[in-house]
Amino acid sequence: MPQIARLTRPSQLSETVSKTIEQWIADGVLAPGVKLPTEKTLSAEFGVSRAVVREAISRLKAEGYVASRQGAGAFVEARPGQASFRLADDVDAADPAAMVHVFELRYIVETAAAALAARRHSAPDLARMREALQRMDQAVAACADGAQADDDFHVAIAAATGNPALQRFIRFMGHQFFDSRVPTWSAQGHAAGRAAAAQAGHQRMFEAIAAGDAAGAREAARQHMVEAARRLGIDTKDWDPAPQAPWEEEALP
Amino acid sequence: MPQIARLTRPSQLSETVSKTIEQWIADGVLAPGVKLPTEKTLSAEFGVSRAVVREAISRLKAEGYVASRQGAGAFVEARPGQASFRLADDVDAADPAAMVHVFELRYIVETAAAALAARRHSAPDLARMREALQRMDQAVAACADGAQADDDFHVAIAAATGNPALQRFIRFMGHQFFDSRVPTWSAQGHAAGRAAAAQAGHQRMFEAIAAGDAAGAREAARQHMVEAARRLGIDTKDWDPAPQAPWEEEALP
DNA sequence: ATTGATCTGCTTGTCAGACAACTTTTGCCG
DNA sequence: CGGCAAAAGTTGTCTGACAAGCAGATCAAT
Repeated sequence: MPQIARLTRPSQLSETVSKTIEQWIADGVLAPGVKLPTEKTLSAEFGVSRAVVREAISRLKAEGYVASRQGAGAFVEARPGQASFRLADDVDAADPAAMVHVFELRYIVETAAAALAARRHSAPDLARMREALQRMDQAVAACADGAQADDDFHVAIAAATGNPALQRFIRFMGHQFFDSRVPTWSAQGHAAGRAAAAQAGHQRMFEAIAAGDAAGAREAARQHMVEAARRLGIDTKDWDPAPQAPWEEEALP
Repeated sequence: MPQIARLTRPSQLSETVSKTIEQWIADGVLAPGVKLPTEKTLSAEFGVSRAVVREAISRLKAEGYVASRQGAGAFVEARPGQASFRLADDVDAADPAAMVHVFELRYIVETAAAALAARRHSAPDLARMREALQRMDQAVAACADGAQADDDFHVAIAAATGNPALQRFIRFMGHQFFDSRVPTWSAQGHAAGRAAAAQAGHQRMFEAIAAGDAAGAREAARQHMVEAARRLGIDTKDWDPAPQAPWEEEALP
């Protein structure tokens, strides 16, 4: 049963408070290093209990906006909000334009990872990719769901770069688009040949990586990502102005 | 007075609880969609008050591990922990190897951003870059601190891509290395010519971007990042374009 | 018997007050 | 003036309570 998206945000008191304080910090009303008003003051000001204020501050602490010291107070961090990167706001909005931007970011790191994987892969890395490829082959043959294997394949490439930070970021970006892989591996996707087409792209990527061909791996990844973008209805010509002479390569007139 | 880094984590009760539950989720003890034990149960199990449990769960909610519904309970998210990306663990560790990985990720997005900026920049974007460049020029001439202008320059390039997600990510990555810009703009940095060298790199990037030369902008950014990496003692041999079969773009001269 | 509404227990959200642990300021005394 | 102890203030934790909302059980009606 499909989950109904809640249109109206439930009025969470603590969320209201934390968002307000977050705005204060963003607007510079509360500069880095400055001490926040006391919990008692805030609770009086917002007209809520101290528990709500504590919950709001707890959220701000988790997101790296503030830090609190017992007995002293809560202070704005030196680089507020820079402890973690989140694009939930972009994706949750379901704004097509925002999704284009996020997908472009994914495109950038995926293509770079393919090139690095071609240079640095080890035998076990290749084995992981091959195993994921085979599972997708089986899914294509059986018209089954290969979304998980698809995900695993991209993660295996990221792992082959030997860069855990890059690997974690690609995994992060991939999860943002996990739902978008459904149309590819659905019954309609199989019927329309989308699954087979995606698999062909994966095969090209794998061969280039296995051959140590960094440029080829990047190009194969680029094509694969462009196809995926088109399946999502993303207008790729805006970021791919030269279909014949690809992409970011040569200088424009 | 310099702040002493606290070596021993102060025993935060709520942090202990949240870390434990986070581990449960990571280990699969609590699978996605599963309902957490009730707050009353948890508080009894951990031997703490319900307020502490609520604070711990509040943190888990902020980090996207769980979501709670009033009257029903708290449930593990479908993709726990994938709401935000953080590499604080890597950087905080001050592990040189980890920093190499993070810097490589920054290298990937910065070079891509330079190429995109060359294609998409507007006049105001160029003005912002030019303004930051001038401030750095003044800093070089006066042997002053140009770290902020340096940061602003890179952010201006990111803004010129017209991709807010990419912009935010570059800003995020840049802040991770804000401290690393100190040796460039310190007195020793000026004396050793590091500030002037960095500024020359910025100038090359700006000219290529202003000319709409995507490949040139990418290459200038690559060189700039390689120099910065070398100053940090990072091995960049995999970043160099391959002599015969160049890295991504077209044949280099 | 199935369906529908209602009821009851349970869980989270919020409130209030209190004490403990700790920090900062104040004020006294040498 | 300097050092030290008391005091005031702040966050961390505990306790108890009630409101708001949910899920399953109960029960009535067709």
